[in-house]
Amino acid sequence: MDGQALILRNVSNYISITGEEQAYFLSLLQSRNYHRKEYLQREGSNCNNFTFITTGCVKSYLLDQKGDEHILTIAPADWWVVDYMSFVFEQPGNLFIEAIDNTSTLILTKEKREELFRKLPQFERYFRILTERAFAVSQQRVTDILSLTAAARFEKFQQRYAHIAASLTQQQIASFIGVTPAFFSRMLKAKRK
Amino acid sequence: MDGQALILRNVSNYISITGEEQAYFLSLLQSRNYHRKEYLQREGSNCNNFTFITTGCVKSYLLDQKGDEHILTIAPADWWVVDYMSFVFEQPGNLFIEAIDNTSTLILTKEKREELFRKLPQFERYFRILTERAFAVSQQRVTDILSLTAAARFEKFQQRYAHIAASLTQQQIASFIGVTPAFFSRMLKAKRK
DNA sequence: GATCCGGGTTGACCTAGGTCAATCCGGATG
DNA sequence: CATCCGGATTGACCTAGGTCAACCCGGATC
Repeated sequence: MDGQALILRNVSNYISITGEEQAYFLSLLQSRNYHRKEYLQREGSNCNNFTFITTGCVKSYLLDQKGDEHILTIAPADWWVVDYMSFVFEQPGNLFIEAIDNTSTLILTKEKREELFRKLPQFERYFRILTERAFAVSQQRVTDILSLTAAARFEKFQQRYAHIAASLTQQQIASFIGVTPAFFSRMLKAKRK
Repeated sequence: MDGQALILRNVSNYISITGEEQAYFLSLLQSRNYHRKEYLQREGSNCNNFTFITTGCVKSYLLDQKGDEHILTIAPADWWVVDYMSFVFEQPGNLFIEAIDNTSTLILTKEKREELFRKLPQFERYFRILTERAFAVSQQRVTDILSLTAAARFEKFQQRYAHIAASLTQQQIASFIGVTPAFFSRMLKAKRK
């Protein structure tokens, strides 16, 4: 399935639009490819687009004072990535977004998105539903971090991200669940036993 | 300002609707009052409504295995509360929502909200924007928990929630930033010095 | 086949923050 | 005025997870 077909299928999970509308929607998107380790976005710059992953995989993360990486999201194919904080409040972001595989994307800029909302208000619905789901998951993540041990968080991670877990390094998983690679390694060892 | 005026003003921050539409919107809401410590929602039940706080204040939290409370959100007047995870995925929630002051609310059930979307699709936009903002803040909270010390999180909390901080107990603030009351007390002491 | 490099592992040690129980304090309640 | 109750504080001790540096290993690269 090509990128355009993928994104149209994604949209059709939530709203139904005619062939003409589909064509119009696609015309607003801009495709772009990145190779492994290339940045889609850097800390300090304003994020002014929604990026849909058609193939590959991307991570968003921030670097703390010590230079340690903390992964916020992992976006595989059929997923959107954005630095919401930067996008929504139109301020410089503190996230990096980086390809962890060679990846191809479709980009919807803020302006094009507004245009889309004007021409096809159903897309308000599409993004509303999308965001409500993402928000729910994010809330869950907050409560998980607040109330679970690292081991329990890892359990959940394995269940929820079974499909992509295999393609991630231990360092990345460790960062996502919020522990150091060293500790994560020990955790695994303890579990194996 | 009464509750209806408050919610209409809130809506008008994001979309503009006619007087007639306002009346219709209001007709879908159901008002209800709670006294301090009363539950709006309990763990295990399905959350099937959005609740707008018109006066007072509410917290949502979960209890972990040990029975310790972890506050997820604090919603003052002019704010919505929902257990998104339960609402969006239509599953039993694991949050309690409890009034921390006497509070009055306007309730929009899931069905009424769907009806609202059918009759006045602009409300898709209203909820989209609302959720995008809330999501951005939630993402920020995740990165804060992952990358900052308790003291730094408290700093941020003070800035962001200056207006309500005064009306919260230390226990509540401690739980919100993710530390125990005992540790929080020591933290304050260290700062005062 | 040597070198390099990016993981992953491991040991020895450290620290932020938790635990538990006692005590204190102020303001309702009776 | 005495009692109670829900915070807040404090001391003594504990532990999950961090730190730092050394080492290992497999698979590119030359």
